[in-house]
Amino acid sequence: MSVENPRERVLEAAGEIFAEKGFKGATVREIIDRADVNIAAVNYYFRDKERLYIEAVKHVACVDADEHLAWPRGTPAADKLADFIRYHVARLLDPHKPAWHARLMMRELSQPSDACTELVREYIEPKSKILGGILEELLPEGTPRSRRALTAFSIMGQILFYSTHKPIVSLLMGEQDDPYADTKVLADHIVRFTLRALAQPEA
Amino acid sequence: MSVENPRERVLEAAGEIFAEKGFKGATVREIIDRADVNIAAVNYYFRDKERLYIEAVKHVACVDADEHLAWPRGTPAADKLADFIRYHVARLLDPHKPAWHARLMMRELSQPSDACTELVREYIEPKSKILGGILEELLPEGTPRSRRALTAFSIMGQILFYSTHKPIVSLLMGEQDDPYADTKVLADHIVRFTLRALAQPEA
DNA sequence: ATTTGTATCAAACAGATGTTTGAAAGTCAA
DNA sequence: TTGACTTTCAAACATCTGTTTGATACAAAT
Repeated sequence: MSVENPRERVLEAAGEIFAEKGFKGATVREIIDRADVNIAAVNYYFRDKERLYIEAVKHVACVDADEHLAWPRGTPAADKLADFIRYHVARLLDPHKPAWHARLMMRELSQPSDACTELVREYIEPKSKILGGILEELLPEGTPRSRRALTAFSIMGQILFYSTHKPIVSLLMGEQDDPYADTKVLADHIVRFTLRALAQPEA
Repeated sequence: MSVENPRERVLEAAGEIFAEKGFKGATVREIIDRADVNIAAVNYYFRDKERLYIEAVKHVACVDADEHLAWPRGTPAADKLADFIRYHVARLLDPHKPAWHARLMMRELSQPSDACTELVREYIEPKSKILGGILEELLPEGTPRSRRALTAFSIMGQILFYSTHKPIVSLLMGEQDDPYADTKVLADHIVRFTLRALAQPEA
């Protein structure tokens, strides 16, 4: 929160708080308080709370879109898939990384607002293309598009579950095997589970 | 909403609206309006909005806990798993069934309140036991508890994804392959994906 | 120096929202 | 009927919250 630009400070603070509490749950006073600006700034820079929300979502989508996964030619598809899964598990669950970027976007995707269209175009679609490309290599030729999509959702569903339902996971697994202590174990489980499911396309 | 008992009417209306909009997003006025009671009823019967929320969550957990899956002795574990998955997909996505029961509970489990403890005890734990039991049969003997738990989450993650991220799924798949048109296809995909993943425990 | 446009601020406003009140109506037993 | 108790109601209350205002400070250009 140490950016000088006040507009950006509000944007960052808004992202964090919207991610944590949702649109209704977040208050502009808490946001401007964290951004350390006057309350009139939200009207001055963004017109109103809703536009601020939209801009906040677009902002993280824009920032995140820059980080792109890429592999050298000839990398086995299975390795790419493993990387893809590990990358997103780390992104969502690594305690050292700020998870609110992904959280804000996931929130938006479960209750879409006007920000959704741009979010999909700038963030979801590119990621979707990456995963889709990997699956195209991995699945047998002639697998229909819809089947590929369902497979992609099976993968993302596993990954996102640990992010959105963290409390219940911790509760059910207990302290001694808390999976969030070592996200690599978690990612490896998802990788293995998925690769096994894809290993025998017609069982 | 045609119950005579006003207390129950409020409870039902509250459940629906809390499920749709969350705790903050729901207003007591909208709730009492749908329940067709005076606004003072929430104070009279539940003391305040928060207690009403807790009671609403407990209420659906209690109702849902009655429906239990059971199979005749000797049913193959794979069949049980398929039933389990199909049951929950239908429960969450079948347009003929009210999905707000499950939605309300999922919401609670991603942002737990005081209602969470009872919800886990009355609803999650039993379901967890059922799925855990199936996996115990299905996974090779000696598989550690933590591995079973991760596998269970891989299954639930797939199922819940379609519920929580319905908008983005529809958007990405397009109208012609909209998976919500036929939830059986969806359930079958998850069943096959999962059974293949479990078929070769060490690959 | 004057003007013009930008940025920041404290204060207030208007509406929504959770909650409470005190009375009225209804219920039921003695 | 009386009295005690429960339930329902319209109204008001207090607070929170999004938004606006008008003044002030600052900077750059004329």
